[in-house]
Amino acid sequence: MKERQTRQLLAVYDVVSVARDHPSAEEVYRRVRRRFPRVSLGTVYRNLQKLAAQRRVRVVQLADRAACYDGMVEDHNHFLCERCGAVTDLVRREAAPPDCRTLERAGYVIGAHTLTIYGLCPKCRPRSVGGAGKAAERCRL
Amino acid sequence: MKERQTRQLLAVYDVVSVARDHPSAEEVYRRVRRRFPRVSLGTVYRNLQKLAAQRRVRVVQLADRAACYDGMVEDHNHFLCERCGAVTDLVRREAAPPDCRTLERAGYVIGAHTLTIYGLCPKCRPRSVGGAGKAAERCRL
DNA sequence: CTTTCTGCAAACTCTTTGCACTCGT
DNA sequence: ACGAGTGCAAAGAGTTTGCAGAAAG
Repeated sequence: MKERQTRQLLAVYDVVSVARDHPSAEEVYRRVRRRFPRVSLGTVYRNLQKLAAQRRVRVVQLADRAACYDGMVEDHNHFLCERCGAVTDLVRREAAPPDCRTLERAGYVIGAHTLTIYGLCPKCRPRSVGGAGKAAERCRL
Repeated sequence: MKERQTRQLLAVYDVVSVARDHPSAEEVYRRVRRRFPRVSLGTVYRNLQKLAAQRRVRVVQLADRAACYDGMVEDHNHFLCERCGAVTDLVRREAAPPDCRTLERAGYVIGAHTLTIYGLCPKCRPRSVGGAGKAAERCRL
């Protein structure tokens, strides 16, 4: 039950937290292997999952591509370049809504965007006190 | 080169545009098969892709799960219940920033949220006039 | 020493694709 | 009749998992 500090876990964490380029699991594997040539991809996946569960790394799942990992654990958004595939961290300023103007001024061309909120729906919330009864399939936000 | 209106394409579109529950490709397949028992999963995938390219359906890619399809093509956000997995469309009111209060009032428990913007980074934009030169790896937004 | 973790390889899920045939146009 | 689209089945990418042995505490 107790978590062990294996070299592999430390190496995986190190690679992700140092990386600024949102590496995929495969890429993390490649980098970890530079230090531990005998590490296995399965171990890298297991450790990435463990770190994500502890919120020590962040999983970034973008349209159809493989998941990539981000050492930036603070709350922030992402910009995905549809040509080169680069992922840019968009650090949020306070609670201000994202301002596309700022991005455009920095040279980005803005296309679509997706916001997903995770949580519990009214049906699933712990004690449904005050819950609005029927869960709406669509909701004005 | 010309697009054909096959029964399968029409059926796939029909299933997705009528559905309010964000079905996965597998689920769309199941439903299309009720009308065309000989349809293949490959065809469903091909037609979903075609429809998505034409913006007649929307692909919703949520953390690790299989992609699901949304007949709602207007710009909107999503709420994913982490317990039951239900996806709720969050219809946006004008350009107003998403207001979590409204959701909470409706009985939702808000957890994390992810905003991803798609587009072109400064390096990849067509004619890099006025581009800020080096692309930032992180950006204040 | 005990228990968790690892390496390996096989399995699994989701999605794409090659091919011969079908069916819209 | 032409060629885009189909069904089928196999391949592919990404990720997970069972197991025997390694190593952290």
